[in-house]
Amino acid sequence: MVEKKNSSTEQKILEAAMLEFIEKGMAGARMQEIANRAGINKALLHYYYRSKDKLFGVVFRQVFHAIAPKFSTIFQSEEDLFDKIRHFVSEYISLIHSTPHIPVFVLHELSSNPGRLSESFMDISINFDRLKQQIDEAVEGGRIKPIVPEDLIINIISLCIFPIIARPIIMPVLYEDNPDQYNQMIERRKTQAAEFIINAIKS
Amino acid sequence: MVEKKNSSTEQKILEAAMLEFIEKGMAGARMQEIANRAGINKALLHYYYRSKDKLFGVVFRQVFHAIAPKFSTIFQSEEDLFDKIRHFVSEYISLIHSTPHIPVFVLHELSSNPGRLSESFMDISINFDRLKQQIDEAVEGGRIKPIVPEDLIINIISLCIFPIIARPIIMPVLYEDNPDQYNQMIERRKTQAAEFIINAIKS
DNA sequence: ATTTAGTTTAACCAATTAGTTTAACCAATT
DNA sequence: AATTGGTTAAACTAATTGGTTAAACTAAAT
Repeated sequence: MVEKKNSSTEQKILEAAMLEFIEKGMAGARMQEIANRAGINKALLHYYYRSKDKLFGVVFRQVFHAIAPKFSTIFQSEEDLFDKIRHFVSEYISLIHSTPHIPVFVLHELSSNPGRLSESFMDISINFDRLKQQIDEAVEGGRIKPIVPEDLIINIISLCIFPIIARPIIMPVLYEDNPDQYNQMIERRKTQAAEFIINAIKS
Repeated sequence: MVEKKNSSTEQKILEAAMLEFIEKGMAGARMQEIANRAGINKALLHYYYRSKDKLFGVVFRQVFHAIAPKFSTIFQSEEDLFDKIRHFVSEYISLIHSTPHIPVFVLHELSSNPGRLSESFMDISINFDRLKQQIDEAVEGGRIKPIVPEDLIINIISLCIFPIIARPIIMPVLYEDNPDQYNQMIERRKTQAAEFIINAIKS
């Protein structure tokens, strides 16, 4: 018992639950397995989080928070539009690459459980106002080609997230299952994807 | 009993199973619910497909085939590169938009079941050779900016699929939960996404 | 020394679920 | 009329699983 008893147990449970839920989804996750991963037993698990539902709710919110707020922080900054795109693409690809299963987990749960989880957006303030404004200004100032701000935002995010969540398909199909080649591609994207976007819009 | 008895039962089961599996995933799907959806009873369901595993295998393969081969057919054609991109983007967005849950389903199952399903790629011949060649030629001929063919292919596919699978996030966050606005965006993309890509690469 | 919060062990309950079995039914075939 | 293949209904098995309970143990705090 080197452990300081309780202290981090709640946290250990949460981390174990995150792993299990992200890997197997709500339906596929097992409370026993979460307990195992946390190095505790089932009774204690229920002692901390009364039910699977409750625990899942906490995990989902936490996981969602882990990837969503980055939007605001970078997008609301006062950088130049092009630099902001470069900055965001690089940072966001790094973030997602470090936790590649999260987006699929979130999308799958939202997809198979429409409604119930939509509250999760409520508390998160994803704010694109400054970025939208910047895009509009750049369009009107003739710096970039006409584009609906929302469309550009969607393009940027698509190019960051999809190549990472589609790894199980991309790696075998395009890179003969060679992880190095795949990782090189992701590294490349941190700069290349941004330039791709900028080339697409600059007039 | 207007039905011609057996004949289409196997097909009805398959369709019901597709719905259930795509919606709930392998772990969340229920054999009883599949039987209900097919309008038959559980005994008959097992009579046709011995086990859930077997049924899932058939469904997964079939679902995967439904969205993968389009790659080859369009990408191997002898169209001009830019037209091919326009053609593919429009067709593929339409296809995915008509069955928006499939990509998330596939990615989720591949993600939570690495290995076991990788055989599914085997039989499918996704062939990008002609497209890669075309891109290389266009780069060497100076028609487009230098780019690794694989990178461009990934960009194209990302811009088609992601905006559709991320609908549960995009619609509330960017369009105040208004489906019309969302659908307009998807319609717009059928042409705009292609032009975005072409602008990004043409020199 | 006693209390207390955290923890374990192990048994247990109730519900769900994949899969099986049996008997009967129906419609077309022979 | 008898056979046959598809089908149903319903009961059942066996395993899994979420959740509970009760008793005992441990270490720190009082």
